Amino acid sequence: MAKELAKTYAPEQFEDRIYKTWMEKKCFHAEVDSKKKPYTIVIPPPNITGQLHMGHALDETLQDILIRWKRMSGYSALWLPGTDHAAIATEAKIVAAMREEGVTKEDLGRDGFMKRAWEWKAKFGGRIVEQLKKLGSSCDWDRERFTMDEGCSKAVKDVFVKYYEKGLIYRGERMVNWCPKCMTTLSDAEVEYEDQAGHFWHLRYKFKDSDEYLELATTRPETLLGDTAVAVNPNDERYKDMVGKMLILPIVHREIPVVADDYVEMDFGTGVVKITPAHDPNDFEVGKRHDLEVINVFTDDAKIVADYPKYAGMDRFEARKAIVEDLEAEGALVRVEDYSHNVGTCYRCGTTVEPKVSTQWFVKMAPLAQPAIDAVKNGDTKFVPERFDKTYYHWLENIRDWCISRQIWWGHQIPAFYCDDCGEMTVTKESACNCPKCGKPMRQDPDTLDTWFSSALWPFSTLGWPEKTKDLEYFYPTNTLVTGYDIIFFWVIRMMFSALENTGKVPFDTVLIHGLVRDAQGRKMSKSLGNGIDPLEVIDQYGADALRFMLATGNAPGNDMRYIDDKVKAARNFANKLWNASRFIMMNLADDFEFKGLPENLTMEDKWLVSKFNQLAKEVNQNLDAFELGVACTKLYDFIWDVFCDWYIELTKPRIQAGGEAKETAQQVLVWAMQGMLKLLHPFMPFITEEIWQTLVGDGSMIMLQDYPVYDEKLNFTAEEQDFEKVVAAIRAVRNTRTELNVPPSVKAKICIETADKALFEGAALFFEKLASASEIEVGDHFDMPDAASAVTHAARLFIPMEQLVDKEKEQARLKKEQEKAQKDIDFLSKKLSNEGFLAKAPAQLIDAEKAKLQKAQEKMDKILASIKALG
RNA sequence: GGGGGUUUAGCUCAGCUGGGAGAGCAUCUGCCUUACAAGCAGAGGGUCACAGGUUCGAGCCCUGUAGUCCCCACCA
Repeated sequence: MAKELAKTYAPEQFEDRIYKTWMEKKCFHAEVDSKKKPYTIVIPPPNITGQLHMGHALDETLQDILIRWKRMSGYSALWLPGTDHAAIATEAKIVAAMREEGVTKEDLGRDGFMKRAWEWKAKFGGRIVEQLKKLGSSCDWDRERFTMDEGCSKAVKDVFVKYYEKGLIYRGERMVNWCPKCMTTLSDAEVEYEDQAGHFWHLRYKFKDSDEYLELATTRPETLLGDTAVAVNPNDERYKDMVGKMLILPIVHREIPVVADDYVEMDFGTGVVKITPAHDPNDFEVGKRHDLEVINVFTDDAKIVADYPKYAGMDRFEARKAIVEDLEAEGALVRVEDYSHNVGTCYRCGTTVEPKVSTQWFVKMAPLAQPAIDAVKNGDTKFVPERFDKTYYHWLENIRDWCISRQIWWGHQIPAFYCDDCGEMTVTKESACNCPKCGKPMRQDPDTLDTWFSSALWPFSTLGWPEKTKDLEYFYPTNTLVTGYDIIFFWVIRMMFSALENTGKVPFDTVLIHGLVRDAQGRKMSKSLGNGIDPLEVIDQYGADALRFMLATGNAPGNDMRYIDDKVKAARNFANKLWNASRFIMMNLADDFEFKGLPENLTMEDKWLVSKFNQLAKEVNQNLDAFELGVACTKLYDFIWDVFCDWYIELTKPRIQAGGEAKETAQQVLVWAMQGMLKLLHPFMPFITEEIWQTLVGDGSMIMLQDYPVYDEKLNFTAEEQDFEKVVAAIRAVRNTRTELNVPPSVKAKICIETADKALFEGAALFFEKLASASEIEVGDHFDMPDAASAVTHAARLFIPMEQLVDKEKEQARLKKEQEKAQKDIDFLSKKLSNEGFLAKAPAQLIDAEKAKLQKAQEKMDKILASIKALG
């Protein structure tokens, strides 16, 4: 039966079907296999709240390329998938959904809420997973994990208890970042700073026993309610005498002292700072040094507390307005100045973060950070591109203790228990316990852990840790982590120190960093701008392969890229090209065609192709090895389109038309090359390559399980390849000449080839007829054809006698141009080769190559001059 | 205030360890050549931001300058 593919490339007709087949045949499943080397990637787990966006698409594409390549290269390749519970983000979504129904968290209670949250997870958590499948991701879905599943939760508890026992986790009262909207603490990494236009309010604080006052400025007048001092620099002559005196706080009319502290910069403003220990991290430190009272003026949702009846219940910004008005009324406001300053905002909801003093759980970072720094310094883990190690070091070297407790319910509840009776605290892996002192039941800490605490364990918790599983032993440490530079802080560093502390090994040997996918104008894709491109819509329109290829092509590691529709279109056109090339091959195959492998009796053009393919296989492997995925893409594109489709297929047409043994050999080579190209391309474009493979090979085999092509010395035909390049160059030259002389392809003409390589060109006669519009070919040592146009290469002069006489002037001019070009070449090369420094220091190989080039250039020049002379 | 990226054809971007500048799109000229007009054959277009330096040789390495983007940082 003749093999057939649909006439046009229509990915929507087979992508889903192929994915299903892969799943049914368990092609993605990896097993511990002592005969193979392991290769492991753990997916950066997308949030269960997530919708697939371009960032995911890029991330998954890169991972899938690597894992498919390694799988085909004989590794037991595991790509371990899963999702993240995304504590704050998910809880916010669930609460919002509940609000629609008029239900609050408090209505449901903790257990009721958790039940609902799990239901929500079951309903929506799978959506992102299904979307990953549309991309062709070859994850081992049998091993899909979730950061809150049993195993991961056990790992979290284990680590928490262990850290606590080692003194790496402690509970204490600190200044933390508080999001008044999410109503929880945030880690330093979760605060995003942005420049905001604000004001500088210049205020007067009067002295208690005089009419004198101190002037100071603040960006947050509402915190004045909590001021417990005013500070000046101890070396500031202006204020030396005032230290220790008492001021009257405006509005509140409380007495506060003037203190001296190095923190105050003399040169900035008036050199006087109001101190609000409860609401500013620096002031908190100053307060500690001077034993100042900490007066909290905000509720958890950032409204003024009841202690100030006039403002009670106002939110921060309302209160600011009201207080400024009252300050003015009281004569304490000097002036207002526009001022732009850095404001911390919640990375989830964008609300201005409120510094707040509270008792929280922290991870002590200093002892954990050092081994993580060392591991990259000594090369156990390396970043690609390397420059990101600077970011990594800088962050770890300046890291502060990590606040890990969150005041939300969706997450891993902190395994600490308190005895309300005697105040005892216990940290334990047990899910409930009685007080070791008084025996009463204990109450578990209501807080949950930062979502990144569990993601930090992802590379090993998903492989069974803390159990000593076979998987862990075989697949761990993992190999490549692929992620965007925007989450190095959140995730990569935390995996690094968590892995080193808990497993004694780095979690992965390489971190492949990619950039952001921006919109066509280079803006970040965002919901508020509404400029996001939905990968699923792109897949619908152009197919997943086109999207993947576009994302992988021309994207250098670590750099941002723009999403441009034309680029996807180009990738789709490439897929279409491949599709049609395979159709061409198949439509010529007889019903009983049997692929026997690469034939022995290869022609010169076959060897040319095979040799080039062999080189391609070598380079693609090298590029993948070096994580130069974009470069590999370009090479595949160029080979398939230019070398194979534009040249080789055209070269086989005469043989295919001729039939017989010539046709048979050509077909064997065509099929061999197509199979090779499909295999090389498969990691990048898995669907189309699988579809063509199954149609072309038709024995039920899967391309994704074939061996990846590698360089093979036996396929190296350098000499023949170079010889045939002479033919290719000659055909190009003829086409060029004809075009310049405005000869349409329909006008056929005889070509007389004057060359020393007579056998070569005689053997290539058919190609000139097919590809250079030749009516007939004559090869000889010399032709005297003053009336013919001539095309010149270094290896041949090709005369094209026309029906009508060639315009001699035009032809002269054309040849003159050629002569100038050739002369430039000769000048350049001979100058280089007469440079003693070059001859003395350049590698011999290069010198030989340059000599050969000069030789060729001179040969070409001789032929051009001969043609000019012949024209008269 | 530190740190980093980036600056290459009209546009979007590649360019591997330094050895005569590339692709896609766009433009121009011819072609429906029975795989593909989502195509074929050609063409034009770049002092690789600028100034120095190292080198026989620099888009690539070093120094500085400028534009642009990002990250980090407790100056109220």
